[in-house]
Amino acid sequence: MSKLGSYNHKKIEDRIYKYWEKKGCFKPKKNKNKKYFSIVIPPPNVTGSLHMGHALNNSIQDLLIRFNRNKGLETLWQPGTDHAGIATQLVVEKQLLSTGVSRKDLGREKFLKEVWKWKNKSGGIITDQLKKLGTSCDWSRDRFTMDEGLSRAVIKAFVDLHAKKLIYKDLKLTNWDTELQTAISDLEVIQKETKGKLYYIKYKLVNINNYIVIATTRPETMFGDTAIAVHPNDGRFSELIGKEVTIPISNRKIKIISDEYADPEQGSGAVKITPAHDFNDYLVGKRNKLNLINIFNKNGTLNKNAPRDYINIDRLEARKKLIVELEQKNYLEKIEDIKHTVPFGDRTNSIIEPLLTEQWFVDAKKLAEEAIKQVRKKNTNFFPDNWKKTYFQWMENIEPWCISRQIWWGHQIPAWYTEDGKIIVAENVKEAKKIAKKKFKKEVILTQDPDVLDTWFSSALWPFATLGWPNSRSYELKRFYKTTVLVTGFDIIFFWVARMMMMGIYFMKEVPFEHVYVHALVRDEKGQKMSKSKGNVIDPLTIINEFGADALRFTLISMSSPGRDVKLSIDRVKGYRNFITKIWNSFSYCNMNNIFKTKKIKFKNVNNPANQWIIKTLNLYKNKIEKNINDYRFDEAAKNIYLYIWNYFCDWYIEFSKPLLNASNKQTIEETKNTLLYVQRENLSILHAFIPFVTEELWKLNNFRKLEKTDLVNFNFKKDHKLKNFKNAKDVDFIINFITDLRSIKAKLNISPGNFVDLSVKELSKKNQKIIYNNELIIKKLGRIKNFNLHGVKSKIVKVILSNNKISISFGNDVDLDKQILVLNKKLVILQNQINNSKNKLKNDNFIKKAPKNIINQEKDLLENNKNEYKNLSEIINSLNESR
RNA sequence: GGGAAUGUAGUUCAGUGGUAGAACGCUACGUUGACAUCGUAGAGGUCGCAAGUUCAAUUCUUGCCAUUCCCA
Repeated sequence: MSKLGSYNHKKIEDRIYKYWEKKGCFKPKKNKNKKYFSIVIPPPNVTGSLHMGHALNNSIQDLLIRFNRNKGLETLWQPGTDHAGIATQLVVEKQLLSTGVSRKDLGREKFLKEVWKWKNKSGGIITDQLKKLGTSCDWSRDRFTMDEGLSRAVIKAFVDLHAKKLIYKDLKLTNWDTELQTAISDLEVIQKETKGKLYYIKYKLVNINNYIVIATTRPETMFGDTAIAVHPNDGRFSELIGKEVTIPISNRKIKIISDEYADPEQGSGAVKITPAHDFNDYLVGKRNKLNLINIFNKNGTLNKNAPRDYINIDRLEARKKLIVELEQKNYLEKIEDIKHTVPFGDRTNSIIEPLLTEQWFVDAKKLAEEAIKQVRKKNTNFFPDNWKKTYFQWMENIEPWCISRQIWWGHQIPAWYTEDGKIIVAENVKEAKKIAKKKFKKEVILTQDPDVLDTWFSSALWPFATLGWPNSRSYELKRFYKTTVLVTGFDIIFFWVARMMMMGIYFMKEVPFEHVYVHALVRDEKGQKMSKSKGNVIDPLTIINEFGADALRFTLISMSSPGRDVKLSIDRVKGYRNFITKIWNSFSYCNMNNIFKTKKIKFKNVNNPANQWIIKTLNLYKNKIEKNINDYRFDEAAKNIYLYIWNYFCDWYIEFSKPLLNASNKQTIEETKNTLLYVQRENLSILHAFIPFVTEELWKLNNFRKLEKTDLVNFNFKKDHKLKNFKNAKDVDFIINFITDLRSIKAKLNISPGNFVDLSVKELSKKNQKIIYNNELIIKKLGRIKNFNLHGVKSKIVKVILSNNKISISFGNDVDLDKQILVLNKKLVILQNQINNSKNKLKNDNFIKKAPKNIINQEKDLLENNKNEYKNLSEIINSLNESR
């Protein structure tokens, strides 16, 4: 007989999470008969901290995991983090530099020790933050892309792919980050629109007293030029093809060639070709068998191939110096301001230079073939379906994937070199030596490739390596692969989805996921991307602290409509916090009425219409919500649960239950108590996946833990309570309409809502009268009605319409009849319009001939109803006029 | 340049070939032993613009305009 007190998330969330974790509630419960449900987490960056994108991503995953766990499936959510090669190395390097030590001072081995130290100390931050959100991952299986098992998988994958020639070493033009001094992949390069200059430079023709002008945005690369190209159809230059020019300053001679790459519309129409420093020029060079002259050192300074004055000067400095010199020597025709796209490194934000280096590549094109096929065959489906277009577009135009990085933190490439440069790929040095001995028939000195693999190479193995691969006997691998769904943002389709698909299919002969659910970006309430520089970042931890993890989760889930960005506003979070409070208070109400004292939920027949109705409504919404979740329509699921709990259960059923619990009939009281108990248990079980903390707490506080002998997190949904009949349930629809209309009319007549009125229902149909008398308690209480007849009533009486029925209602003298007449007249006009509309439609021969019958009947019914209402309304207006 | 998404109430968004929906906000009123983090009642829309298909278009098609994203 007590209230629960007010709800305070701060008091419960951490405590409950610890309880779940300690009890091992998130471990899969082995179950041979049933289907499984599995998700591998997109491993967050070990250097990362929780942002709204993570919060959304993981709220969705946890919703799916908890819902399916409650459904009784064997459920695994595999967690972990990735080692983020470049990012982590940068973090640790920076930390060391603050103490005056550089990476190179330390040497590779000691530096790596430092990185591990950092990882063990600070690498778990995001994991702890995910726990704050309530994520029910099986943390006992927590993995890291640099851990022993994954490292073994990475080596094995590399060796296998190399043996099949799907990994190879090649000298190629690659994206080079001069600050990090490593190659990076296409995806790590960000093309940014930038203000720049277009320099028009004169190249003197050899033996002819004239010059040709070329336009370039990177004049310093002219020291690496090996040709000038003009378009074969460009008449301005046709006479010059085959002639020679001299590169200014360096005075080297190059030829003018014809190639369609030169665009007559661009710049001067003639373009310098620097095959060693530009991807397009590289192709031109290949077509025309041009030399490659590399003019850069690895740190972006010019090398010995540049004129003496320019050697060891950074490329951007060299550009300035060169422009001055060109100007002085009259080689510069003009400079134009332009906007152009410039490649930047996503980690360092420094300008990326195409550089000719030897790197390891994955033959992505080959691996993509099957990955494309599998999606075409619908073995993996995207939600929303549209994202498969993005996937195809990428996969069909895929380039070789550069996987070697010239950094230290990562999986060192399992390749060894003999002193004369022969390559041996093997799982370890012992193996390599064995192979070498066999191959060269003698002991040789081997040195391991110093480079490490791209972090995404290990991430690509994540869906099966975390489950135990290469151990093919692993229970988890057999049970949970392919995983049910990958939940991810669209910006990651290329990074992971594509690469995991390629590797999963290659090594497991089966796609890594059945479904790929792609969610949107979280933006601020104005639709701006959240960024530190804009200062509009909303920190999920701040929100969790203020409103609770449950409120944040519900907000994110309810706003994740397909194909739309999530615009997060604090007001929404506040609204859903209120929703949680509402739920809490509904349990407080039940508690006060001793609902949870019962030892067992048992009731066979439910007779009262209100009780039947709420059970029917519950079943209806439970099914809707399950369908919504299966369809990945989390917004709809959230909307339905909100509607059902607040508008049906709280607003109507709890109000119905008040008079019922005070009924004189003991059976009604018992039945209502049981209904409340049953429905509240179901409510908690449906709500749990959305708002796990508050529901688990209520489960415990209200005795369900004892009643069901399980925690809510591991509770399995029961079958819907099927009543023999719901015959009386539909009476409640009439009751709701009746009460709503009565309240509305009272408001319009200016009768204080608190006033109990008398009204006469004798003009109602027999059927409706019966409903009213059967549910007298409820209707009188909620409608504030004294009597259903007007015998002996002395106050004035008017006729009004309630749910399309005429009734008479008594009122005091303070009623505003004029206002009511005005309102009703307005309605009359609307009705007349609708009537005319229907009449016109029904007069239209084409409509009668072509429209389906049910539509025609519907229209006829509408017309009938409207006519009827019009008649009633007119009568009532007359009656009001008379009463005036 | 290639591709994709989005335009519906003041705001954020659902939805549908046949009567336009929710939440928040707004206005008025507070009445019940769960709840003022609440309740009740209400106002608010040419469904971006134009054409086409159709008996019927907010919904389908095309074009345009606007906003945004991805790739080059």
